[in-house]
Amino acid sequence: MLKKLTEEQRNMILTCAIEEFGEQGYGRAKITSIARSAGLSAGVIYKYYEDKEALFNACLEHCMDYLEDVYTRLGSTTIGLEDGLERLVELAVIASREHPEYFRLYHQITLTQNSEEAVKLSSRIEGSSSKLYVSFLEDGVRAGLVREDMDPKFFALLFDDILMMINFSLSSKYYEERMRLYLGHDPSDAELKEQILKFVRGAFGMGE
Amino acid sequence: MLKKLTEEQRNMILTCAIEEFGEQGYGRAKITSIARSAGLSAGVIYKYYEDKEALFNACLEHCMDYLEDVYTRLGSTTIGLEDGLERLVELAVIASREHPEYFRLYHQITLTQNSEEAVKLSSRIEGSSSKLYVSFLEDGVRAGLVREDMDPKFFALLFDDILMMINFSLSSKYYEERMRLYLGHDPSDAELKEQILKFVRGAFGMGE
Amino acid sequence: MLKKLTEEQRNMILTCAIEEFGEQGYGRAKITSIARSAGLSAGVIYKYYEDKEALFNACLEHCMDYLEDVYTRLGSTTIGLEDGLERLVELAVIASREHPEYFRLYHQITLTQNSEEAVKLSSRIEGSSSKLYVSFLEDGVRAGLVREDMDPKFFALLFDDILMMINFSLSSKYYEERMRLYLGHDPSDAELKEQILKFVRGAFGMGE
Amino acid sequence: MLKKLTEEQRNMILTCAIEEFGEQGYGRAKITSIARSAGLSAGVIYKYYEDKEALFNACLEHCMDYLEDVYTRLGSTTIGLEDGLERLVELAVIASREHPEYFRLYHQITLTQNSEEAVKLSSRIEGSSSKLYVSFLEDGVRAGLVREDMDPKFFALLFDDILMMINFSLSSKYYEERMRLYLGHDPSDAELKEQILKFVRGAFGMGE
DNA sequence: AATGAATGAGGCTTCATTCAT
DNA sequence: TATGAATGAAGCCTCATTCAT
Repeated sequence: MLKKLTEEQRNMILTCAIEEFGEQGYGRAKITSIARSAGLSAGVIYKYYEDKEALFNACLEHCMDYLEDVYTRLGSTTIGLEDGLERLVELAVIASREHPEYFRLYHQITLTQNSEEAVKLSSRIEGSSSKLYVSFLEDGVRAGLVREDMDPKFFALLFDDILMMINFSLSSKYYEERMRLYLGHDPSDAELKEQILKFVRGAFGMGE
Repeated sequence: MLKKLTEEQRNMILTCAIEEFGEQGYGRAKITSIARSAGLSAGVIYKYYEDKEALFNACLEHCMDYLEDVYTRLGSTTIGLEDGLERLVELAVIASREHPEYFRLYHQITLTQNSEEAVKLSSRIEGSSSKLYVSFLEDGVRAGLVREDMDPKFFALLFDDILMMINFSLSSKYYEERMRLYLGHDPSDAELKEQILKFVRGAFGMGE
Repeated sequence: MLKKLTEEQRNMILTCAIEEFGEQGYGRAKITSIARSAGLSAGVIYKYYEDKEALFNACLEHCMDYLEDVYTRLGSTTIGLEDGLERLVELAVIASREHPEYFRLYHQITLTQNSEEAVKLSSRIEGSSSKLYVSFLEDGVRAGLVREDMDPKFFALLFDDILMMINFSLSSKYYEERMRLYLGHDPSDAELKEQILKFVRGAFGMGE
Repeated sequence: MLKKLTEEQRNMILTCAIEEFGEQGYGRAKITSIARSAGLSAGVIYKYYEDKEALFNACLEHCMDYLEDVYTRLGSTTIGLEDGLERLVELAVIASREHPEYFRLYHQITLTQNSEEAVKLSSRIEGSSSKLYVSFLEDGVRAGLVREDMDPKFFALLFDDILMMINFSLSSKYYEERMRLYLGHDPSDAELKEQILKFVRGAFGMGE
């Protein structure tokens, strides 16, 4: 003990904090719990973060960075609607599997009713994905790839709704259980992807 | 002041508690706050509820009752797929408008990672709606009203995903803002219903 | 326990806080210590005072009220210089005996280097006594009762210096010990008064 | 960085500690603050001082040494009452101007109610000055230079009271403000000396 | 031998819960 | 029986002190 924190330990703080905040919510999360999980003393957290709120915001920031990264990577590639759709669903599944705890935290902020900070940070991620989806669909309409009577904005929203529910279904015990209830079993990633695509393609009016 | 609580006052406790828990989350919610909102003393709450947790569970129970009621009412009616679909979307919108606070609370429990209680309660509500949706679609397949290559269970789940997101979008500030971001405006109930139905019918392969 | 605080208990908080702050200084004083001395729980203090600082300020206020009261009572009486002098010295001794803890607290704030609050409160008490003393001496000069070559303002200050040192000498262990060191014994109140008056009358040039 | 502390750096610790303790009081003073002011690390302080208390005591010791030095130097000179008086007042002013921080710290210990250490240390300084002043006055009485009806011990105490208040008035914000309140302006050193001497000479019954 | 970050005891403060009225 | 103030456990945070570098 009393050794300088390694890079790994610093990351550990954030990792454990994301886990704790995501599971307990801000109010129930305990700084001491986070420190214990990270194998550190409570005091050291205050060397890196002003206070509990600042730590929480850093967690958000970290998750947002990740999400933004995931979707930005996709957006930058020139890619057709068909492939894009598939890739997006795939990404939603992969990301949820890789970092379910990020989505748990994300889930938390969606029900914060008053944090300026949360709203600001999140509009960042929603902003970029919304533009991406809408333009995908608008292009699709122009190219005659999707039904032309759709409202691209609205359909983009509903498509994102589906993606969000995938995220939650793969990261929260509640939604996991719910999925099991519907399906009667735990779906494989391939199954998930296949069915979702089938559903969405149908919605978008994309021929089989 | 020393009169027994009226029925109305008892309901007030629950109403205010649902509001508080839904807005603040369990950890940040304060018993005294709830009591004050209800125009009662903090002490009296403990006459009716063992502790904070018990009050929270009672709130859940109350919301579940409501949700169950909404969907049960629909399920009991013999109704066709086409009308059923429309009615369900309509119900999702109406219920969200009528009791957004119930959905905020519902939203809260979906991210509780460890409460046995929560899982139990929720499997109740999800259980009944899942059966309803699945049988709707199975009937539809049999009747040739929907694409026959769908997995009714999976599609039922995705349909419910959409409904849940409607609930959240109409009850949480975060999702409200997100919807505004996508659409550029606040949609009317009619618009909501129309677009969602168009999306879902497409997904189900129901001819226009 | 759990009985509503009596008037006496409320006063007890202030009394014990004045004692603690006066003995330990703000930084070392502990809320829990104060509560324990008062026979109360720590929490209840926060029902009456915003925080530690507010409690401290209330203590100051209380002491200032007392001091102001003591000197105001004197100032309001029409009284000659000779009698006034005697009365003031007497008051300094009596007040110090009656509430040494007030003077200990007073002593504390005189070395606070940065509290706006402290400076404001104290200018109150110093302001009224300074006016009183100066006018006493100015009247004395006009009436030829004291040496006419004095600067009344300066001599008033030095007179108040003496009074303050009496206060401290009778309320602080340190000054008490110092007095014993000088005198070789603990002086009676009468002796104190007599010697101080002799000293001051000499300084003012008042014939025996 | 890993060189042994220079003499100058060691003094710096003490200097900065005296400043901090004098301004903040023991309880609010921070070791890290002191270290930062001294341009050193917090850790090194513990190489030279057992703990915070020990550092505080060393500060006291340092101040006492200085004060003792000032008065001892005077006491060792053979000097008459008249000149001695003037010199003492002068010294009080000069010392206060030179090291106001020492007097701030000194002021701090006078209200410590329980430190054996403090009492012991201080009895040292008070002891030497008290002997000096008393013998001055006793000589004066014998020589017929001062009123013979005075109690030299008592008058010595009151004289020292005046000197202490000068020290405080020139080193503490509170007393500075108080002086300004009385006088309406900031006195020059010459004015201070002149008025105090006039006051004291009068008290001692020394002909003009 | 000094550094400066980590430790962790302990103080301030909040709020779920109790209970005298 | 409801009240609402008091209790006190427990969480946040600070800072004296330690120790790996």
